[in-house]
Amino acid sequence: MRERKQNEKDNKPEASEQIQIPLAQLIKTRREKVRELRGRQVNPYPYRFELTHHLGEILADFDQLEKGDEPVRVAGRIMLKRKMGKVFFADLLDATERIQVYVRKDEVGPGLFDVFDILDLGDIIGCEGKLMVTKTGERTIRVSSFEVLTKSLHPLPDKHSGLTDKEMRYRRRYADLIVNPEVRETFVKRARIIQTIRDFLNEKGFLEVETPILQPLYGGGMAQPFKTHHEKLDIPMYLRIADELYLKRLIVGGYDKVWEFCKDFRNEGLDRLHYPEFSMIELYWAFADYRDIARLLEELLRHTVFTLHERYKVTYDEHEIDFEPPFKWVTMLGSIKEQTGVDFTELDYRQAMVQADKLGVETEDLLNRGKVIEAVWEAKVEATLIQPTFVADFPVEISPLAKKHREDDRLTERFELFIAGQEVANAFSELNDPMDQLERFLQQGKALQAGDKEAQPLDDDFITALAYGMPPTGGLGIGVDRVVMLLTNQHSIRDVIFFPQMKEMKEGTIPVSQILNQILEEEKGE
RNA sequence: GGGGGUGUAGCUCAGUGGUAGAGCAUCUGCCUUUUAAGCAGGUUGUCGAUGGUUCGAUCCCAUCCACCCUCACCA
Repeated sequence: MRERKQNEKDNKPEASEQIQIPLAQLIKTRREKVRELRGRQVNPYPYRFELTHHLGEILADFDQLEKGDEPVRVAGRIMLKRKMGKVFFADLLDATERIQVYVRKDEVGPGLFDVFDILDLGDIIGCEGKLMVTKTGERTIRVSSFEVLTKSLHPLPDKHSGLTDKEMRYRRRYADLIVNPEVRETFVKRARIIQTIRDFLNEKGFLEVETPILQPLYGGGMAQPFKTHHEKLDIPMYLRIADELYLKRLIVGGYDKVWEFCKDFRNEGLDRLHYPEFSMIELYWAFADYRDIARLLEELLRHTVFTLHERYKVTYDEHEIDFEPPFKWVTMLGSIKEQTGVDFTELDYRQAMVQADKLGVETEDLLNRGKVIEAVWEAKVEATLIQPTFVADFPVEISPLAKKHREDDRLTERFELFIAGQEVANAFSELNDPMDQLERFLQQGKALQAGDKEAQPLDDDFITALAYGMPPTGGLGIGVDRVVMLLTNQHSIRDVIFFPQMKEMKEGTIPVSQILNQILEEEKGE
């Protein structure tokens, strides 16, 4: 596979078959230690270890535990190691915290002491010992005995500067997590946010459900889908772009409050706010309208922010975002008028195009009045919305699943919530008139034919469901990744997703498995 | 897709038209309360890939690859 040029002038003629990079040497040295441990009857990969505390619990309750004089049993990864003759100091890192351990030859015995000497940064050990405080005041576990729990073969990033290369941090998130505590913290917060929302909705009587990810027909949003194929059924299938149409079927079925935590997929561009696989929370609430949904969403966010930060203000970028309800409520047309002085309310398609043009908005490919208004709004208003703001009453053409506005049938009862210039949620009074819904689908069909790749196909079964009768319903979709970004002060969606998709590694990188395989071959040859 | 940037040791980074350097890590010593421990000594590189220019390229040029930022479309 890898070709290697034979150079006649190479003064290391024997070396051509060998991987000569220093990483291979480092790994070989570590592998030798595995063999040495085994020689000393120490299993480098044992099965379990009984612990009494997380390191975080020890630090939180140190004084009490120190007085108690009971030994603690902890496990963690060696992050730092300092030898001082017949004594070691090492830093141990577990899922919660980092703490210093102190190993004395006269306490663990010469045999174990030598084992500790062999250990590398990155190795995982279990320790038993009592607590102490050093001269300089550092809280420390004085180790009476320890066990090797896992020998690490690959060296850790630099003990001080850590791992900063973004590419490596994404490709090897595990290494990022080991050395960057703030990354661990971000993902803990992500989990807490989702848990808080789940508890909140459960408390409010919403039923958590699961609907198909793999669908014969996509719908519920404006986006291009991922397309795949089911071999046995021999039919095309799509990864869902939204859950909407299935959740509404459940409302038809008689549930009155349902929600789903969903991964959705959209085959579109990637940037700091968009990622092809993203998380949403969708909920549907029968007998409610979009105003009710707005109040629910305010409460949900207020509660989530407070649970996480114990206050309602969150720092994001240079902004202080205030999540104390009520959030500002503006209409799309009203906010455009406020920002540009132009009132689009009574303008038809052609007039709107003219005005958009005057405002310097790119109007190519804008196929209808609604798209023009949306484009103007995005260009002129969106970025200005820093504090939580509901933007309401979207044009009907761009809202094919939302009910027409009770006071203006060119609009729909729909809002999106904007925070820090980013959309974080989208909600409607759901369209439940099957005739109207059918007409909207037909219009979307025309748009599809006219080249709008995001227009939605007709879903006959969904129309059928509506024909059975769906009660008046309010629906909501929350962009989970964006909420997490806002509440953790992260600026790229990749920083709140554990394993962002990457293309194949750059050329010239030797796979670790190849190095290990070479060692394996060598060991077999012995 | 357009524009800008980056790619050198396991990690963090310097650097040069004459085949490369620091700190950390690693290896060998010394050291029983250290703090990125210290001290002494040693090892370590397809300078992202492929072509071109050149007596000679890691450096200049071209193409490609990966990643980041940004603009356009979508959450």
